[in-house]
Amino acid sequence: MWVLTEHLAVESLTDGCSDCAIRTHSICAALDHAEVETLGKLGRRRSLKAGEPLIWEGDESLLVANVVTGMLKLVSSTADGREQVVGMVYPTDFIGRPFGATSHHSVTAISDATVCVFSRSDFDIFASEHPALEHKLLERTLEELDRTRKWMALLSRKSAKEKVAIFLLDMAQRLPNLNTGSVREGAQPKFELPFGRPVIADVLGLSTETVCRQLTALKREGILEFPTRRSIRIAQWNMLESVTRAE
Amino acid sequence: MWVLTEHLAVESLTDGCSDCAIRTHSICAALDHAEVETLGKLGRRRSLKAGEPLIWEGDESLLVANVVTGMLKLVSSTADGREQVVGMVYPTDFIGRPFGATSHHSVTAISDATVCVFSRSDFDIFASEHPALEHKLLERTLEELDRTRKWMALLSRKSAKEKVAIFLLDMAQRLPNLNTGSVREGAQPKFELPFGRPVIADVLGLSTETVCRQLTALKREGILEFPTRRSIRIAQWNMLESVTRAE
DNA sequence: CGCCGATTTGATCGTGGTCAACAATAGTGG
DNA sequence: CCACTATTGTTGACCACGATCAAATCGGCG
Repeated sequence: MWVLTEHLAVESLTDGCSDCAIRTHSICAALDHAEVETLGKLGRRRSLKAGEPLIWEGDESLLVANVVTGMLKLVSSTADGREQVVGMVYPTDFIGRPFGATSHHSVTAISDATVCVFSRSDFDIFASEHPALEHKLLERTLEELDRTRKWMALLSRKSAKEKVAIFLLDMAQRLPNLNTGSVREGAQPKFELPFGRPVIADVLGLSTETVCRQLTALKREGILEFPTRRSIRIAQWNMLESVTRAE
Repeated sequence: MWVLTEHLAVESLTDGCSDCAIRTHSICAALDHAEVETLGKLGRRRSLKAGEPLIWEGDESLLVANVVTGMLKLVSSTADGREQVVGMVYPTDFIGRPFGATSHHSVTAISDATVCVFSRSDFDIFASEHPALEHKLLERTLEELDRTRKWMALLSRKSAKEKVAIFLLDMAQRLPNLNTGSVREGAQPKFELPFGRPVIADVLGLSTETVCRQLTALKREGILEFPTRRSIRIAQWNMLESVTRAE
């Protein structure tokens, strides 16, 4: 399993937050040194293996967290059991539902991951006393809402092929820089997927088979290459981008 | 056209906010009397006719607003022109994108509506000086994010029939109480739609024809009745609820 | 080399979109 | 009040996309 920024995987919070990899990219950036230390005392590091759940849908909202390394998915299930991934969580992202009674979706690791966990009530109180933190959280929540709405339009209006293309471009831009936060400069034409086809299907609201067919179609067209199962090389970036906007 | 809480449609902000219909249900509830008056001086009332746009997708984010009466839709378009409704806005809801450069979706009235508009920069500054307001806004944004994610699961996983059923139940619970905010007690079995089939289709990510077919199907099954085009009677509430969870 | 899970390919089917015709309603002016 | 028109809603025929089920193939690992 490919671990993102693995050199920090065993770091403990008792070491303090000042050398935290995401210190300046998470919501903690809103706090000064002393405040971060105070908040740090309320939290603890937790490691998750790929597939391990952190929060269950419908449970009382007991914890919130910052993602330090790895990726997680948010899943919402309809009343009759069908599920849909409603969000992907990257390092520096904030997880959980402050100020709320229950979690409306589950949170599960899709690669090995490390998170910095707080009890929700502790966090709520701390946040209320630190408007700058709440402001940062508000900004992030607004951004997340924008992203979620865009994704929603994608899910309901894009064809399978477009979805796959968009997913790959997204991944290619996000993955190489995961350890440094949300920076997305020049794209890497080759990258390793931290998970398999079923997860892609899950995220895009497609079946595994359909994802496969689209991937092989893109390979046949010379747009993609697969050196190994988990690695993807984007041979024709521009072509892939044009697939994005209808066929 | 059916105007929600029409008695306030011409109220002017120069009358002050103290008798505003949504004074205690919007984010303004976080403010005390003096603060509300200060904020009120920054805003102005604006009436919108059904179909009239308030904010264009991609535009610089210049204004934010509270919805006083009526309903609006948020629309996100994909790069190639296809559109999807990504949110419905009810009275007391907050519109717009504070602290952000651009609007990521358009906002358009789907019934006649009244909104209380602020310049985004004015609002940003005022909000920064009033943590209680920001806190309220954060709570609302978190709720909206939860709702949006639920809706996302619905859009990608539910069948046409289920979507229509869910939409009607939602409407039936929200509509009768629109003027009093988000209260949703006992459901009214009959109500008037403030818009036509095309808008329903739009919201559910379906074609008008499909919405029609599902509605007539539900009529044939004795679950619904249509006294007029715009009014809907839910003859079998329980039946409709069970349609909601697969067929 | 042989096994197991992940991926790929193939065949079939159902849902919902599209295009086209038709019906019903709401407006409009005589 | 009644044509007449424009708009909105309804129905039908057909088709494409993607789901599903089943089978084949690949790749990693003992």
